Amino acid sequence: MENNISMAVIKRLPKYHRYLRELLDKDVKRISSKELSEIIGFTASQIRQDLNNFGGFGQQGYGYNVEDLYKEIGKILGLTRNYKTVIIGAGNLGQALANYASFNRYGFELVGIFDKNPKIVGIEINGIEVTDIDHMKQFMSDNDIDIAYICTSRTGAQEVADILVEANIKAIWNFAPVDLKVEEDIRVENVHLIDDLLTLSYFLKGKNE
Amino acid sequence: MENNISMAVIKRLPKYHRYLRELLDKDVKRISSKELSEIIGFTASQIRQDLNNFGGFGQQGYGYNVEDLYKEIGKILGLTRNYKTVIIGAGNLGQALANYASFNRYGFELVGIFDKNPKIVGIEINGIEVTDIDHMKQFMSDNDIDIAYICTSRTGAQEVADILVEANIKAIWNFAPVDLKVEEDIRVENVHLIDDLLTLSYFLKGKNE
DNA sequence: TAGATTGTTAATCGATTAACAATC
DNA sequence: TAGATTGTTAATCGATTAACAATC
Repeated sequence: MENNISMAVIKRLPKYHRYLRELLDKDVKRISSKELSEIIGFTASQIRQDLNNFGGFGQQGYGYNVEDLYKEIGKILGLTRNYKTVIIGAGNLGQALANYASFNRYGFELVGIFDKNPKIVGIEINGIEVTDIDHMKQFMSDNDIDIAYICTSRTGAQEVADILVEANIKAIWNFAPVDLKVEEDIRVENVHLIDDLLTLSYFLKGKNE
Repeated sequence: MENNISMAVIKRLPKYHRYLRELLDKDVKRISSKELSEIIGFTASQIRQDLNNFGGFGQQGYGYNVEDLYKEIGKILGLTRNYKTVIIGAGNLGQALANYASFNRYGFELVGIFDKNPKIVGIEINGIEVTDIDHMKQFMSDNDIDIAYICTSRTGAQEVADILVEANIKAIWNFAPVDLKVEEDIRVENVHLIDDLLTLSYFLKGKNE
């Protein structure tokens, strides 16, 4: 079970999790794939297919128990434990991410922030002191870090990634507008903000300039 | 031409644009789909299919002229004109986006920032004064705004979206962890940061807890 | 039991890859 | 001209949707 799940399915899981959380908050006890379909926007068929990749969580004639399903999807997503994270690059975006409290709520615990700018090194963000990037590798070796958020400039990102790989990072969340070259077993999620804007302008370009 | 292009293709266009820019900066004059394939990671066949949705930009026996292709893709993406943007919610993330200089370089011009917090209203971010959100609707009517970046909390996002829709916004870039309900002809791009983290934890969950 | 809804197989749809004739 | 590489059609692959028997 849970081998060779397609990326399309995996990318839908957080959305299921979010909508089930909302149902739970509204005290909804049970939901059918048809009802869920209407609020989440996937077809009922797709919902049943998706869930059955991981097990038979429903019951014929009844549907799904909201609380059980919420917990199951939480487990599938790995929300049963904490993940240690660091931020590299404490510019505007790095600082914003450092202050995001909700990541903590999901078990993503920020334990380090690094920057190379002497004006930023030493300041405290959300209770964590910004450390000089020269100490990053040592820090990564001393602590078992799961995820690194790369918030550096485009030009610095690959160099940072190389150091992280050497220090056995498990996953990278990359906000720099560049595709990082890393070993295959390291998961990388990219947030290419400018790409999103270009997608919007693609659709807007015709409209009354 | 350029009707019914699939979303899969559109989402690859910014990446073509980025890699062609890099080639241009390296003074590469021509490139074949095979060579481009090796650096960008799509198959040569896919590259030719993608480009041919918009026209025959290549030449048999030669390949593609890098500068021409870069310009063509820029046109397709709508980078031939400026877009007026506003930010709603001047918290950490809103402020970070306001300071992103590179958006400007692509023609996305920030002209307004709104917030409801009296402690934030009045301060200046990147040369723009934060305005009370009560004045947003009027501002939107007075100015022809293309894109609104929603950086509010989850709970405030839909209300903001409703006002934007009334004020004839054309596109929304939504950073709140919620799916907005808006008219069909308004383009929405979502950046659900927590979803990305959950995707990473999905893959990490097995690894040495 | 009858009705509802799942789990799962089969059919369809769409996207990617392969192949090759056209042509620079 | 010969070689290279596109543009485009056909084949394959994968994901979504439909259908329905199983079963609560």
